[in-house]
Amino acid sequence: MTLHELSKQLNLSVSTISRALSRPELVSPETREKVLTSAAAHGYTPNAIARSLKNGRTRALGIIVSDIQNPFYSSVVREVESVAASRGYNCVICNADEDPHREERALELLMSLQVAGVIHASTGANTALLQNLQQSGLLLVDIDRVSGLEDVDTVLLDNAFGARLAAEHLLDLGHSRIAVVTGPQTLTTGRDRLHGFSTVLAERGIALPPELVEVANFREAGGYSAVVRLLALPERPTALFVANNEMMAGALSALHERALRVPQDVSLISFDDVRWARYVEPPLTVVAQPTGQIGTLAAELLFERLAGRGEAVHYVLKPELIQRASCAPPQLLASGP
Amino acid sequence: MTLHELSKQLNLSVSTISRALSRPELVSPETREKVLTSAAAHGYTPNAIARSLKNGRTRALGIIVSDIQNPFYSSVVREVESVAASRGYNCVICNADEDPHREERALELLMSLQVAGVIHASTGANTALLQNLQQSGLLLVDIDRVSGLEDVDTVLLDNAFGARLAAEHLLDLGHSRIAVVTGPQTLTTGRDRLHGFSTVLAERGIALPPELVEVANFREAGGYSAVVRLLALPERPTALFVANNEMMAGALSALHERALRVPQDVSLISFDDVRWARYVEPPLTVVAQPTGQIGTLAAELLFERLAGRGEAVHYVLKPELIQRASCAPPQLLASGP
DNA sequence: TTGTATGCGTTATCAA
DNA sequence: TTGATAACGCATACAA
Repeated sequence: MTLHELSKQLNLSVSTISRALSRPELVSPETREKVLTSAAAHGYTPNAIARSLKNGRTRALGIIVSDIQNPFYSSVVREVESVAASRGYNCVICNADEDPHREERALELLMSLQVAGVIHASTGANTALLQNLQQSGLLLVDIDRVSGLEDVDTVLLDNAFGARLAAEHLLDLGHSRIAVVTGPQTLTTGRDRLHGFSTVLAERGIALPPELVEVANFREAGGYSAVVRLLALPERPTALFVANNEMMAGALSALHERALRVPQDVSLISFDDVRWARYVEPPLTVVAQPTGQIGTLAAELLFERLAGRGEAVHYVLKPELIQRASCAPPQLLASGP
Repeated sequence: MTLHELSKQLNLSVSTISRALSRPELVSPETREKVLTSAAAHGYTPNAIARSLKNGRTRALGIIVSDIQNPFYSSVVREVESVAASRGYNCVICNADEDPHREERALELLMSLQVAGVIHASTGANTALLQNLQQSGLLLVDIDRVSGLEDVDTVLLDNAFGARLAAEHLLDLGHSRIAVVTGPQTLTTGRDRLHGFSTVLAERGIALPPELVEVANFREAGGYSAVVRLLALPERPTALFVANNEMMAGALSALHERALRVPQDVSLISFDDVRWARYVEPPLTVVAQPTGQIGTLAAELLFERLAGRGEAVHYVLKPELIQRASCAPPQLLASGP
């Protein structure tokens, strides 16, 4: 059902129909009535494609998450949606699945859908493409990971600080043989969490030999294999720092399989206070991100830009340490196979 | 950058540019070369809005999930995306957040975006609206919950069978005072899981008094309050059947708060074998859905329809019981506050 | 091989 | 208050 068809049925011009629907006050009460009932009866839904071709904008926001299975992003999405809904905007979500190629396709899709803007967690997409899209008028807000773009609003975490929190906790407990499982070094989160961690170790004079550093992919399977390798080392680490919750799930698998006890055999600390972190055995000590805040700020930043703000705004949020039961002092006899 | 602008730069007509880009073989090698390099240089991205206004279709699928925080849906989404990607389709995801109103808006958005079809988990949206959209040519596949539409493909679970699995397991263990936390009775999943469960109890001559039935909303908070009420009963149930994983998370909270031991004080069984179910203490006995299959089948069904199949196809998948450690025989002295 | 003209469904501008 | 008409960017039938 189109405006045109409706106009024939009612013997009115398309413009009248269009007006009756979008700006009812500009049309006589009788016509308005007629049009509205007829439109409802025929189940007319305006073709937003045509509409946005006309005004070059949709009342929709895009969100690109790196991994839809990661509960961290689900929380962010919910907050973004709630801000968007309060302004009458819809959200469409795309999943990059930690694949820069998929991310690029999602970006292009959202661009072509003419969304008002996109909230974007990079997985490493080509910066040149991003720049092109930006120049073509796509409004972006980077969250969680920086994309390399200039002049975009960003809502990031102080990853180095979070890593410091984790490192100091482990060090204070007396660990000295500590392994880290981090994410891709192409991502700021992967880099900063590793670098922040190793900096603290260096400050305290604790070595972090290469065999104790695993660079995985921020996913469950990657975390699993990384921890399997770490546990097979001749001299097993007494503590593990895992750079996100997905890899932590994999770490838990590996530990269970080998019937290793936490924290008696290995202490465990990771990023992200996801829901299940407190229910697992033992409850996990984590570095928690303010996920709700990230989503809210990102959405508000986007709307401010839409409203005309010119200069970029950057937030860097502080994570906090939540101590539960997965970290304890090392047991001296526990090292070695 | 538009075709028109490009055409001025190159002194060629828009149609030539268009052809060079979309059907290069119809254009002379030199022009093709010129156009392609210039397009790349200017970062031209075709406006898919205009494109789909023209052909009335987008190479994109829509997915409406009831609750993006529910890992069950994340798994389904991933499978759908992988089938879609293999056919060169993108996916846009919308979150209804268990709110029929939000679902309706998502439906309209996807309709207006001219997606090729949508995979749809109902939260109870108005059937009349759905019918309208369907008549306007929107292709739908119902998953998980039936929407009430005729002539749509469906991929559902045999919920009654799953509930039976759970009930029989608890009954075989010797429980007779069993409580159930189910979802909205407007949803087939909420109804069938309750009904299937109570049927088995009736068959075995076990009473299910109204105070032992909590109808919640399939979300963590709802599950929490429901279990709080159940645990405050003068005669506490010895076992709990929880109809999905989100409410199970809430149930776990309530139990932890009251320092109740599982399964010694209360046995626990729920739907959905989410990832964390095996890591919590104790590992959860669950009724597992074949989530991967659901997504794959739904996507394939959609593509078959797109390819012209006329009649609707309906799948009903069988869940299975996964026994872990959260169910045990009731302890006789454990009842009463 | 290339260009011209038309239409997709809407909205905005201008007249009537 | 209403109607005719021209865009929006692209794709195609048709003409050159």
